[in-house]
Amino acid sequence: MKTPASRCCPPPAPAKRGRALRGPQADRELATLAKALGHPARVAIVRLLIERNTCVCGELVDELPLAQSTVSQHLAALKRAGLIRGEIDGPRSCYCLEPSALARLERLVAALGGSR
Amino acid sequence: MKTPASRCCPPPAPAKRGRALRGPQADRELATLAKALGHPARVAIVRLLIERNTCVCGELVDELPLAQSTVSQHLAALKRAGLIRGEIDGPRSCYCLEPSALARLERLVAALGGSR
DNA sequence: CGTCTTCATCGTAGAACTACGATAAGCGCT
DNA sequence: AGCGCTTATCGTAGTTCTACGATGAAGACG
Repeated sequence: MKTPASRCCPPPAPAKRGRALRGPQADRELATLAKALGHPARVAIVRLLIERNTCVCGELVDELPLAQSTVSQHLAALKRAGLIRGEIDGPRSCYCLEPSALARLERLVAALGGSR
Repeated sequence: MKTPASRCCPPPAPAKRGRALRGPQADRELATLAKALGHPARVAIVRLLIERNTCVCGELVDELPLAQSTVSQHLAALKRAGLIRGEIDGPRSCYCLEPSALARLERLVAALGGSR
């Protein structure tokens, strides 16, 4: 149950640059990240990827009430937004969270509310 | 710069119930809130509403490169998601943030990343 | 009472999203 | 080589989003 990041795609955290938390650039970035989470299935996927990191698409399909191709599409959407990262590891693909992206989203949202 | 919530729509914070931070219910809630922020124009609107609370649609239209009807639609979308609140105050409508919703979103995102 | 301003709503067109089945590509196994 | 398993991609239908102009409702003002 530990599965401590396993040997899959646990890159050593690429280090986050101190990008701006306000301004049009930040607005677009926040919108992109928020849009990626703007679907229950994708939220569920992210949560599943967090719980057991090192996940395979197939296991995800078992959990979700969606066809395999649809899950693959949602994964591609999350990947496009930079929220997850995937490696094609032989026959099975391995997806895992991009923690820095989630942290970035958290910070952007906090900056929104915190500036009031 | 103080503009302490003014006399517009500053309801005394309806008090947030301690709703769940995980589970399908929370997933749907997070998706709804995130989707509402999933468009740059809406992020900009929220930011503008934060900066100067007690805002009118017209002022927003001046800031954004969008038609008045489009801005009104985005405002309606934000309202549907519970992120903002609007009062029809005579000829001009008054929109302002629903701080508890933003706080809720912040907490939901934090719960996602924090559980890793 | 008319007119103006301020927004919301309606109608519409084009783009994007969501979901599915079917199909292809890559690898392991016998 | 051939087969099976796993995932991505393609094609497609139905829905939703996004944006606009036009129209309508409600108070302010002369």
